Amino acid sequence: MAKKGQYTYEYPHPAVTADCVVFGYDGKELKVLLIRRGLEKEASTTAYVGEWALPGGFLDVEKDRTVAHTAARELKEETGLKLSYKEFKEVGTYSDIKRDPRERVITVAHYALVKLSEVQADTDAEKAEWFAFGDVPSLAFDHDKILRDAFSRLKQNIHFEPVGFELLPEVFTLPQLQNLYESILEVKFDRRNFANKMKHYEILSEVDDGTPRHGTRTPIKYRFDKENYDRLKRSGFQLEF
Amino acid sequence: MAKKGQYTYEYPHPAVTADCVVFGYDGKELKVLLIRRGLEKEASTTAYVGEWALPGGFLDVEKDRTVAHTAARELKEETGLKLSYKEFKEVGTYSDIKRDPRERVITVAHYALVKLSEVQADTDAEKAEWFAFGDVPSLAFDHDKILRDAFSRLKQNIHFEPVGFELLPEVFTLPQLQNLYESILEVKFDRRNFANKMKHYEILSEVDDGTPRHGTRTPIKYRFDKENYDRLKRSGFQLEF
DNA sequence: TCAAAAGTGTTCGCTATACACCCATGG
DNA sequence: CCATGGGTGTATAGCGAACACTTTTGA
Repeated sequence: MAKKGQYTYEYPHPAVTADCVVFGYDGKELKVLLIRRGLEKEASTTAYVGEWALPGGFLDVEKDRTVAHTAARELKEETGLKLSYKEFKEVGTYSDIKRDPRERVITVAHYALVKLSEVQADTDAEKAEWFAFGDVPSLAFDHDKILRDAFSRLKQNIHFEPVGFELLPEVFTLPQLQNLYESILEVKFDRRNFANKMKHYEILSEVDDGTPRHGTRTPIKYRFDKENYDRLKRSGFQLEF
Repeated sequence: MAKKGQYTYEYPHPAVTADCVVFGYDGKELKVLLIRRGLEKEASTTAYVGEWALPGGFLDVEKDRTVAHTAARELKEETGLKLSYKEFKEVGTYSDIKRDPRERVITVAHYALVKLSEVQADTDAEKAEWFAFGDVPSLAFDHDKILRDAFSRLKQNIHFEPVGFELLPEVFTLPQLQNLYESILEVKFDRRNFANKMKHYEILSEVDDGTPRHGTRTPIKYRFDKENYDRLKRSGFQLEF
């Protein structure tokens, strides 16, 4: 960040932050990454000390190319998770005049999807913790609302984006995929219809991992067929669920 | 706005603006309200002088409750159009480090829908002008991109919001409504299917304006049935087109 | 008088949904 | 051995899409 000092303007300026809602999935539940505020931060962060909050922080006016870059940088600093700025999807701007008790702060909220199994090791357990979406405690600032909004944005985007494939490991089973869709959309699907529809889209390819599968008790493993998916998407299709 | 003076911070702060894409409909084409930049503005507005741009301006850190309030205030000041902050729907945040040549400026773009017939008289023709969406000239800053994004947001939201009824006059005809949907979605519909679907939703009520209508050449006039629409929406429905 | 605009109803095909049985494993 | 989990196919109903003719007015 720019050096601490004196920065003067003719009119008052707000501070701008980027916040991140990082969703993961452990095969059973949707999870969110939270940090505990103010444990080892500079003096400027004195509000809501000790409370849980979304990772995020101030825009570096001189270095951050966009607020998505701010989100990526702060996420890395605060949780150890290293994501590209491209993985952040904007949720919205939160600008209420009283949302931060210290000074006027406007935040741009983003969400990102990660493969929990692949990143869990990277998250710095000292500072950050994964919470089941249903068990998230009350958060600092207006982060409760931001979290709710991010979730409903995710719920909408599931029709247009390969959400399932960004959250699941490379290789997954149909029941896992279905369970994920059910968690996000908060509904239940018929097993057979779900399988039929997925099959019909031709975006899954079976993975042969050697295990003979004479029974049906061990589910079939699949991999996401990105090529077919992209083709489908280019042709103006959307996943109907 | 706050008095001009000296406002000092420990870290650099960006300026924040709100921009407005105001859509109208004249019965034939989608229209957008633009202003010509810098004709009678204060010194700080010296970029892109004389070019066309979206209405918008700086957040008043001390007075604007949210950036939507900024949008409403600036729209009023720049074009004479008086809309409530609630009528602005957020499009997104534009924060590229080089998007404004003067200093770091982050803008939050919004769009709003107006009944052109009812507001055209309020727009200050000295400063602002309505352009057909297809004939919009090249705009200042990244406003070209903002305009495109606002349009595609509108295109998506048409499925969830009574877009047609916010853009048309109180009383309108089926062909007008269809034409509007076709303009926004950039497709053509079958006249009969469109009528059937609309009828089926039961959100139109016929308006009897006295004219006897023996022929079929003069279209039937309708009014939007907000009550039924709200009921439909509460029941988790969406308009499929 | 002819072209253009608007109203109206039916058929067909597809897709979403509902639904039952079998097999294998693990407790 | 039984409960649980997972794989598979079919039949039906409802909805979206295609489609033609008649009337009137204005040029």
